[in-house]
Amino acid sequence: MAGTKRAENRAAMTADIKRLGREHLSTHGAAGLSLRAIARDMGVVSSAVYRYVPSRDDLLTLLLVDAYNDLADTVDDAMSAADSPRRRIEIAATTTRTWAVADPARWALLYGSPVPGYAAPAEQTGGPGTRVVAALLRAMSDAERDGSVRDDLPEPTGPLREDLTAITAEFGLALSPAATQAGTVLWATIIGAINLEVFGQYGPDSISTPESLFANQIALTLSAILG
Amino acid sequence: MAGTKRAENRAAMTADIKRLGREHLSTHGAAGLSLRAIARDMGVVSSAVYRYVPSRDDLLTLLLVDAYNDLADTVDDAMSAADSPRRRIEIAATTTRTWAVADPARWALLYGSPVPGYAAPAEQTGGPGTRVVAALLRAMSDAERDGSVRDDLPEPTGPLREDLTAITAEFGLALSPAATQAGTVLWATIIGAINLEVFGQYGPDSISTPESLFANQIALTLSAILG
DNA sequence: TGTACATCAGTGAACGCGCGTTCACTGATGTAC
DNA sequence: TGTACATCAGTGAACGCGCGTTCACTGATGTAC
Repeated sequence: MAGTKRAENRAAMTADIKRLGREHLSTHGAAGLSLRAIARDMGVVSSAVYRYVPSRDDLLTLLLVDAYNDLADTVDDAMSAADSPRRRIEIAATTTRTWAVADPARWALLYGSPVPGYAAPAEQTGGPGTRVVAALLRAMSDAERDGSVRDDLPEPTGPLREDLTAITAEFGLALSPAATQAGTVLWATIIGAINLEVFGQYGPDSISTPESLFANQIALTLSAILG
Repeated sequence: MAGTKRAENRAAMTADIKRLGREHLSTHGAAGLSLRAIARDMGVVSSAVYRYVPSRDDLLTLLLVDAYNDLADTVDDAMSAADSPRRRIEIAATTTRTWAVADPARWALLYGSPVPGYAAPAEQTGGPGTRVVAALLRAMSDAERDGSVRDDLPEPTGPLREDLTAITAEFGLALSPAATQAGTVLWATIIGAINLEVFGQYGPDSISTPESLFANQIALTLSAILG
């Protein structure tokens, strides 16, 4: 079955479509992802692409899942080299930033404004989309186990406490609601700091060493969470 | 000059264009802002809009500046009612969130992914675009003056320290580099937490009381900054 | 190994849609005398 | 107050572009006997 010319060709074409899709994403953004443009770049008539991809939105979903997994793989890899929970959290943060800076449009696809008229199908997007935050919460769980989480964290109450408990349960983690909440602060700071940088909110030439600002920002937030 | 039928009509038309532009922004996003669609909604032929707006991108810029000012006005108003710097910071945060939740697409225009193919002209966008963060840094400056900023903040060093000093100078504020840096953390957390919420990253029905999560997130971050 | 048939890849034309922007024109509104 | 001229608003047609998607078709590749 595999190994035939057809199978080889099919694999090569599919790979080309994904590669060009990624490139178009980087240069024109998600809203500008166009099957016709991809066909043009492949030197093939536009309808030919439909042999490999059912529709434009399916390709977008494919690239979205791809990006989520690529980021998560990169982060997981980098984290595995660290020993302490604190170090793993720091590495998760900086690795995420590096990945985002390397390809802002791809980052925007994951954590920027939603693409108008496109709703990511939760069945395909759900798992990969939560891998990084799951890794972060796992590190928080480790930190809590070895006693390095501060004991004066603000306590969530009422329905929020239940929601946070449900989230940790969904991830299969042992983690107090307060620490889970602290994890979301960490996550929000990471996302916010990266977005400000890669979406150009700092203005041109304002911050010359953004990686050191980012490191300090994470350090400051961690000082409120780890003891 | 003013008061003539023409002037009245002109003002009404311009206002209609802006209003419909805002609506289209909310429903179709910035990339979907279309002069033809606006003309259609006004019951007028598409070319007629060009009597009032030079081009699509100019309208986008107009709406952008409008949104920045609207947000800043709202935040300034709310802040003025508070006495302590801490309280003013909290109010700046929650007011910003409320504004964003009320109109996610407009928020996305300000702090989401950049619109592909559109670069905001800095001359028009610069001032209004920094009003909220300026208000935040002003509150930090007040906090530092009255001694409520912690003295164990991480110190920025090297070129980063100079960059931060330049920023406070640009805003005409008296603020230490460490406190300025802390201000950026606050800002990043606010942006990140809001983006996670309004861009749908929490998933559906995951957080039932997002406003209390947000308040706790800000409280946690503030605990690292104010003593 | 050769042939007959089935499958698949890619073509080219078409449908129907949307967009920004320009331009010559008609008719209404304003202004100067 | 009335008239002659200038200004402006809105029309309708057009240019040139891009998009997603469908469909009948040709020619190449694979498979079963």
